[in-house]
Amino acid sequence: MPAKPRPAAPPLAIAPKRSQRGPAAANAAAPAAADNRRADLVREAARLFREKGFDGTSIRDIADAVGMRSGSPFYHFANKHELLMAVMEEGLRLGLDRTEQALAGAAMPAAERFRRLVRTHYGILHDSGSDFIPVMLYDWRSLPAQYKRRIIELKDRYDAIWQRTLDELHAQGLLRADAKLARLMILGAINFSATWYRAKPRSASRVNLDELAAQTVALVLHPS
Amino acid sequence: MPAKPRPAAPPLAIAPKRSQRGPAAANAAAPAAADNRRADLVREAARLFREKGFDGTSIRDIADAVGMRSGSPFYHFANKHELLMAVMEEGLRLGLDRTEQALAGAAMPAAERFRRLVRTHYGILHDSGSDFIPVMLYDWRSLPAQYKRRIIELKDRYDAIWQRTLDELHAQGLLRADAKLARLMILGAINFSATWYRAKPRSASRVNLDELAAQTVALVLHPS
DNA sequence: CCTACCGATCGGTAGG
DNA sequence: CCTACCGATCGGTAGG
Repeated sequence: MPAKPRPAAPPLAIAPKRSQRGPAAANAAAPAAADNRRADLVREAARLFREKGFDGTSIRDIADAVGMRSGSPFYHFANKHELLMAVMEEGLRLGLDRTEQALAGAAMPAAERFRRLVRTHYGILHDSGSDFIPVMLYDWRSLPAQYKRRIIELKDRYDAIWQRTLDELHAQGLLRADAKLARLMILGAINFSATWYRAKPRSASRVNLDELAAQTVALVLHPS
Repeated sequence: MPAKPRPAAPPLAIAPKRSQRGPAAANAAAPAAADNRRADLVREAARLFREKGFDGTSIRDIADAVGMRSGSPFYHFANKHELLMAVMEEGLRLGLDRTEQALAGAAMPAAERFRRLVRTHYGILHDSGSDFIPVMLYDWRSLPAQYKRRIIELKDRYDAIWQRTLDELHAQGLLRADAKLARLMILGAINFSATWYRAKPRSASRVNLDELAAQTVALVLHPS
């Protein structure tokens, strides 16, 4: 899914709907208040979208969750789909940040970078408050095509980080499958844990994310 | 997700809504006509649910697709959720049949059984007309709890077939992860192809299902 | 399986 | 960000 960037895309946040007295104007002087309300909407939307799906969640549900009236979210977002995009965008930005941090510092063997990528991705899916990426995985088809382009740009950056490490592992003989397909399969294996993994352990034998990551590495990495 | 079987569940089909002159009565004499209409609904529902999601598809969409009026699907199904369950049930029954056939015949090494399980599962997801299981994967959360039990019974049977083979591979040292987690991860890797694999190749380099299955086996099976 | 319909809910808007 | 609202659509039903 190649990205076709639109001209002059805002660098960070989604452009808020321009009203007569939108939060955009207030941002310059007091960014905290308005941005917090917007962030509240994105966070609660993510939680509800993950739980009930994009089409199964109404704007009223989201407004209720943040203590607004039903029409008020449209002061921050032009429509429901832009709120969905904001959720996905937030997830990818947080994910990219966490992943870059996990790999920062001294150079390390590709196998160790891989271990960190796997562990970080599990965290992105399952740490508390991490509903953004699961929403992207579940509700991708609900995002209109013009919004997809923007998200794909970020997703391509994330995939590229993984691909570099997998290419190396393949060259070293530690990965016995085509490196591009390996990326799709390994990320698929991890992503699918969104459907079965529960952070709150219901039994003592429940595996934690460290163990889960170690098992994933053991599954696909062939000893040299 | 352990199954807690309800007593006296019907052996095969979902019980149709009992109306004054329901298709259930007609079935005894002329099963073909009524069953075909029901099967039409299930097939078109699967196609639309996969494309637009359960909540994104209206009963009117489905009725249109089979040439009925908007109220008529409720002659065959008590409500929209029972139609969703029928889609998932159909998928698991077809999947179980295909899988049992793929393993039938003379005994074979566990690695060969594994190869066939992987290849068959890709077919279940991507062969033409195979929309049932992807709907189960995507829209599981839309299924009410009381309907889930029924589907979980079938899903447990499918998982058990996989688990037997993976346990053997693990005992032989061909699988270097906990066998139960390996099942979740491997099926996850394959299932996730529902989000990126397209059967119609758009480029000559597009991999086919045989190659995809071979790459999956190569990724996780360690040479003895 | 169709006709005709219902109450509920939805995304979204005008005006302040 | 609230009030008050709109047209559209939804799942589902009564009666034949």
